[in-house]
Amino acid sequence: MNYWLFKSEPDTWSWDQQVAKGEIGEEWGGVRNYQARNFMRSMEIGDRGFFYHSNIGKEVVGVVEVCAKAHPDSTSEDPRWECVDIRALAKVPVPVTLEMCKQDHRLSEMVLVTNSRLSVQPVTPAQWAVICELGGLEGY
DNA sequence: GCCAACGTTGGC
DNA sequence: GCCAACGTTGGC
Repeated sequence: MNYWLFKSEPDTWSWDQQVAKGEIGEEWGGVRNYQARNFMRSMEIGDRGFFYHSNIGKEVVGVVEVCAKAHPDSTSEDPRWECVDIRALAKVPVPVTLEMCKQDHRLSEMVLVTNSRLSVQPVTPAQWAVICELGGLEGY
C-alpha cells in the first residue's frame, strides 16, 4: 500500500464536503498537471492519503482512501486527464499545519515542504507515521 | 494582494 | 529542441 497527499482549497472542495460523500466517495477531478495525474494513475484501491487544505488553514485535516482506480476525469472533455475516487476515513484530531511540518526536521524532505505547488503528491511511510503522530491519529 | 516558483505554450 | 512569454498555484 502506498501513501499520498491530496490538496484542495476548502473554498472549492473542503473536508466537510468530502465527508458528506460518505462511503461512496468522490472523484478527485480537476487536476490538470501531468505529474499529479501520473501519481493518480499509479494509485491502487486501498491506498491511503492525507487531505490537505491549501490557502485557508494550510493543514492536514483528514485521512482518505482510494476507492476507485484512475478513470477519465468527468470534469474534462480532454481524454488526457484522469483521476481516482477517494473517500473520507477519519478526521485528524489535531490538524497538522504546514508550519508544524516545516519545523519537524523529520519532514524536511516532504513534497509538501519542498514543492508547495504539486497538488497530488507521494508520502513516504516514514512521513506518514510522523504526520499521524503529530495529528494524534492511531491505526492509520 | 503580491510575488516566487513552477508548468505550459508556441514561435523560431 | 530551445527559450521567452504567459498563466496558475499557493504561501506569505
